[in-house]
Amino acid sequence: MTNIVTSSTEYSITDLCKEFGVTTRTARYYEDIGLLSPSRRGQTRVYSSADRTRLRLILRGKRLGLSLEDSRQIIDMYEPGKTNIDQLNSLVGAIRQQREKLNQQLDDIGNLLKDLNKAEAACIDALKTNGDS
Amino acid sequence: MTNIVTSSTEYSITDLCKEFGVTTRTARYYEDIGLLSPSRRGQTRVYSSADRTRLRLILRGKRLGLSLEDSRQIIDMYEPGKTNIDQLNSLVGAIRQQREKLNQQLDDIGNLLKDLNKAEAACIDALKTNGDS
DNA sequence: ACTTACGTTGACGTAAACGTAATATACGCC
DNA sequence: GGCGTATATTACGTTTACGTCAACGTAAGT
Repeated sequence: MTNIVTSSTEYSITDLCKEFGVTTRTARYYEDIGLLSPSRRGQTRVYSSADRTRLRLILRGKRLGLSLEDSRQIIDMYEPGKTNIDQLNSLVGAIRQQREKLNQQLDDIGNLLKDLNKAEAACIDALKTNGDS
Repeated sequence: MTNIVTSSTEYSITDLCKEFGVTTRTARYYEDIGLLSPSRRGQTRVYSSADRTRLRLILRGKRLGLSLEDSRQIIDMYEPGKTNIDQLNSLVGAIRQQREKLNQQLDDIGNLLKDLNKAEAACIDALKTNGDS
């Protein structure tokens, strides 16, 4: 359970994982590949609210079908940090690419929703027709 | 090259794959798992416009991050075929689930786009500031 | 007949993203 | 002070979605 002593902006691995519906293995794996880097109290991982945000962004990326590497890049976009001008320029390019992909997704989703509407209507129609037999 | 004799609604495997930017291995794999089932002229695969549509739908699903199994189910929704009432009802349920997922994706995309806009603005700002040095 | 291009079927390999033990350590509690 | 629960590390296993040969057939052009 959530520790009483520690600040409320700290999370144990199980609490954090439960909140987002992932296993601890997942959180540790993300740490292995450098997507998360919680601090430690002794051996034990301590997640900050920043870590929590990163995990939230990663999972949002997953819902959109992004790979973990894609998510890493996008998250890195939020923290330009020690970037020189070249890096910033390529970053702007990457951002625009991502935006194009997302617009494609918007289009795809629109079409898929249309298809689903049609399919549902056909189903309901079939149900009505067969319901009289 | 496209055969002159055969109807224009038939495609060779390479033509079809080139059109969608996938390898022939991919098309054969989709056939292995039953996602495509082109007819044959002798040994050679002959793809109809229906096959082409299925491939298009599969790839659209991929862009949305769906697994091939997800796509299979969605495509099956379009052809209720020999469905009994129970199947139709569960189908309507599945359709509504998919719709919820898509709405979640729409939300995610909106937020991600917002984030990207912010990130881009920050970049451009940094570029301006550093440009004067 | 020779080459070139496209097609076929295996069959093994691979990268990503975890799952699943096995084992060990530490903490809180009755 | 034993017991349960959480946490850690290590390491092999698994699934998905193909990649990548290898070995061969076939049809067209020269």
